[in-house]
Amino acid sequence: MYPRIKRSLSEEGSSSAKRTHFRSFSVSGAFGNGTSQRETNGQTKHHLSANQHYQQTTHSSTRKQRFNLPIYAGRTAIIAEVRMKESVIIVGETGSGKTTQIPQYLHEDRLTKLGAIACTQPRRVAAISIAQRVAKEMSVQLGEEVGYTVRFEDVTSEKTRVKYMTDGMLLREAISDPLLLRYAVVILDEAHERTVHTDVLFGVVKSAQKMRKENNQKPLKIVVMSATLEADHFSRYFNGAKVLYIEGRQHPIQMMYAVEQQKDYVHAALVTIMQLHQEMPPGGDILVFLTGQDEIESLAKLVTDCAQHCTPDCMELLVCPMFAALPSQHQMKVFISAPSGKRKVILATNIAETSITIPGVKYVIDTGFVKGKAFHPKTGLDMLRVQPVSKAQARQRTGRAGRETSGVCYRLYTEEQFDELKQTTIPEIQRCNIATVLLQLMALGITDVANFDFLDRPPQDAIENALEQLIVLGALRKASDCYELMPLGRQMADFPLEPRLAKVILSSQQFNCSEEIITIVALLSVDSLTYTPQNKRDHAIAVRKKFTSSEGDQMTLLNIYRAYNSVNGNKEWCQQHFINSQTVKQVMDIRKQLREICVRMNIPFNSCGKETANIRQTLARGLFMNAAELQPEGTYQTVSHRQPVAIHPTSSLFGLKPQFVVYNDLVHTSKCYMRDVCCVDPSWLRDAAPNYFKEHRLHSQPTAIYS
DNA sequence: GAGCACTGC
Repeated sequence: MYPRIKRSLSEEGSSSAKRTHFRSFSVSGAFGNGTSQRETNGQTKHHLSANQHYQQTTHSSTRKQRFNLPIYAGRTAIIAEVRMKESVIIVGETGSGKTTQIPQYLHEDRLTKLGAIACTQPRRVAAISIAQRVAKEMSVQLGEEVGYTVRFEDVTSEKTRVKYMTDGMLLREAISDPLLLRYAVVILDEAHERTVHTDVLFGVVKSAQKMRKENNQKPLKIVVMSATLEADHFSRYFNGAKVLYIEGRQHPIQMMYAVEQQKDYVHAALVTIMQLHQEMPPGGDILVFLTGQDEIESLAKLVTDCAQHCTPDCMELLVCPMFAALPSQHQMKVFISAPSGKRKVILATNIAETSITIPGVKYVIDTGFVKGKAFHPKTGLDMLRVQPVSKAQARQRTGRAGRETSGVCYRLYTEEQFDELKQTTIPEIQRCNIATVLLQLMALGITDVANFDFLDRPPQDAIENALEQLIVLGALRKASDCYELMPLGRQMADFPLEPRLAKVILSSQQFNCSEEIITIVALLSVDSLTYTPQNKRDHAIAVRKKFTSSEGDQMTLLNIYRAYNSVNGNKEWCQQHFINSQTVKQVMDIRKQLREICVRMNIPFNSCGKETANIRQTLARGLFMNAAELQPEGTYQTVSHRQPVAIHPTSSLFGLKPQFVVYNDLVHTSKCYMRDVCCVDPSWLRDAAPNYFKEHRLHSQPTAIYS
């Protein structure tokens, strides 16, 4: 196979099917070097002009850099707009400096006199690193005037005026302070990413602003910062707020499109990588966007094999896989720059789109696909599916080529295919289970959740389904014309968990197993406690066999956690058993947080000892809507929708066929699989929700007992 | 007997 690819690579201009063809595309506009040409959409542009009046008062080099940023020209206009108006939308391109500078401008202009500035970020690392940078620019100690708040870490004090935080953290704060009274300004940054948390915050800050105005309290200024697109949409939502545009500093990127549609994008990627590697001068790494671990691992093998067949004068090629499930010591490899005479090729998922920035990338290869979550509101079934990227996403990927110098982006699809892509990705809030969101809104005091002022409304089905789930869990009650938050629901909202797991914790007291349950819930909140490399799979499974419990995966996870503690988290032990020690540490953090919340609620800590049935009975209290029953032919069906499901092959119950199980979640791949499965007694299910099981019959039991 | 994009509280 490899010689044939090699040959086709050398056949310049050949129309062989093995060759990927590209043609050039003019790039002066959208990806140019900061000229004013843009995609026009009817919106009046307010380009910012230079401010002549700001005096530089310090000579520190970190500070000096601030005045060279493109955004500096717009300082006066930005301050004026925020002072004059309630809300403003700022569209800033990559490299404009908006995230570090705007909060400082507003602080320098004493907008923080009446309250702090909150600047939200979708990711923890961003909130932390930006706060560090701004503290340095302002020559202050991190945690004093400038600080950050993310889960498990609060580096702020009473002095803090500029506070970077995750969007989820501000949403949590809103539950205890719906008017966000400690803030004078809320900046929702990276708004174009449309995370569930930012989307909910849009409504929360808009309502807080209105309420404060009505109550004659100090005004709340709202700043929405985003990349291009959607600015009009944000503007309409915030009562026609003005949109200010800031130019970025992006190096020019040359666009290349496939001449014809590619049948196999992994193969097309392989050919393109080898072609680039052999034809392009040394210097400049290659970043390839793929959809998942499997694809990355198989392409990594192909590239490695192929590179060995290169001509002797060809540079060495270093292949670096990059995906979230990869243990961090392996992830580090991509950040080490390639020694001279070698070229790096990074095979990444969309983790490299926004979450991490890899230095040295000059060439981007975009397969045009991404694995995304799809959700069926009626059945509550979640699944991951390979789908085409949106135009916005394709542009984001392209931009990764021009971070340091000019670059080239190869799209493994035609320009016509690009034109057919969706403008933007559907906001997550429209394609996920919103039970958690609705419970949080109720806890914020918004009773009419069904008519909440969403920027983009979730489907009606999803709203109804989520409300129904919350009612069945006992979190809400339907009153005459609205929904009422029950005391149980109020407690559930205090946990950083999905409602069903919060219910599990709150139910643990009556079965004397809160200690075990808190650990199990923490374990269910992380992914992949264990790591199974492809080439050592059988060995990994064999050494972990001793932890397997026939009661279910939750008990198996608990066994692993206990074993880890009994060796005090010994590193070698973790490696021997293929346990991801970083994940266990995360479990310990979550466990500690859950414990603290329980202490505040006066939930007693107790252990059921050997009575492990109590643990499973407690799990049934929250997971009863995720029950499945064995059918006479040996397969399973969910009790809720009679959906055919199977126990996941990695489950400790695989092949055991208990009559009734509850599962933590479903994943649809070749089949619909239940993950984190636990055996239960049908009577526990009925005890958990008698009315629910009058509607959803458990077939193996005589139905007469209910008549 | 098959395989889990990415965040976040």
